[in-house]
Amino acid sequence: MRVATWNVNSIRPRLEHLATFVKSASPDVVCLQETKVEDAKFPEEAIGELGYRAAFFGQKTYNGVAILARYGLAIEDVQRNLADDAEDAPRRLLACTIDGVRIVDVYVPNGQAVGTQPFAYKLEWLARLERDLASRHAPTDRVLVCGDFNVAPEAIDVHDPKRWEGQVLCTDAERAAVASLRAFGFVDAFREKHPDLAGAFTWWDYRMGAFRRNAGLRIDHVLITRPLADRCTSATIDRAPRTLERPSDHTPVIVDLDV
DNA sequence: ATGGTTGTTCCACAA
Repeated sequence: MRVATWNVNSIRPRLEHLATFVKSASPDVVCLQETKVEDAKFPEEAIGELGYRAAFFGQKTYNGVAILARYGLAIEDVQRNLADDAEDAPRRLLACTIDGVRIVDVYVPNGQAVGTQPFAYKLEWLARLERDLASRHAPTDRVLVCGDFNVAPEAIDVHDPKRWEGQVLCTDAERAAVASLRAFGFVDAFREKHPDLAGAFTWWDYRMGAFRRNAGLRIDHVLITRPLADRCTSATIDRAPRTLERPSDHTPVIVDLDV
């Protein structure tokens, strides 16, 4: 099973890029973040024409997540947001079971700047995510958590670690929250396959020619439990979508699981 | 130290 994750920065202006991507990468499952569309306006038909059915959980203007599954794969046991989220909480999590694998699609709060309310919310959200996962699953289950974590786990995941030191996306507190998820029983699929690979990023700011200079960060991740890590044959970053006209500022991460 | 860009919505704000 091939699973991809991609923060599309609005799904509606990105449908053409999504079509190009799925034709090229041929994923079985695609987890999308920042769809920025309410469910009534989700482009289900366009996605159907690409050969996928979709579960989606979105809102107007901000946030929103969706999971696409190739026709023939059933989407089962859909969960929307965290168990302790209020009804009107930002829509940032969608989970389902596909082919016996629990797929959890997350759009972690950005956090804005260290010391702000949004930053505290980000840390609290990550702690609640871990509690939610731990309450539902054991590390021995087949669980995949992917999405835009808005955290660069280590210095090697940052183009200029000195400049980013202590900045949001790179603080010790954010890194500790992600490390805590790993300690529970998740493996960073990309880093496990490429332990020393530097310059492998998933997001580049739109400004200052950041992509051209490869001035990026690796903040989009696929975390998998050990039973899946033992069956993971490949984990890659596909830079092609970021090279297209009017791209998302993120590019997809792709993993292959022998399940 | 500042500014640069994009998407959505409404004339700002989040990223």
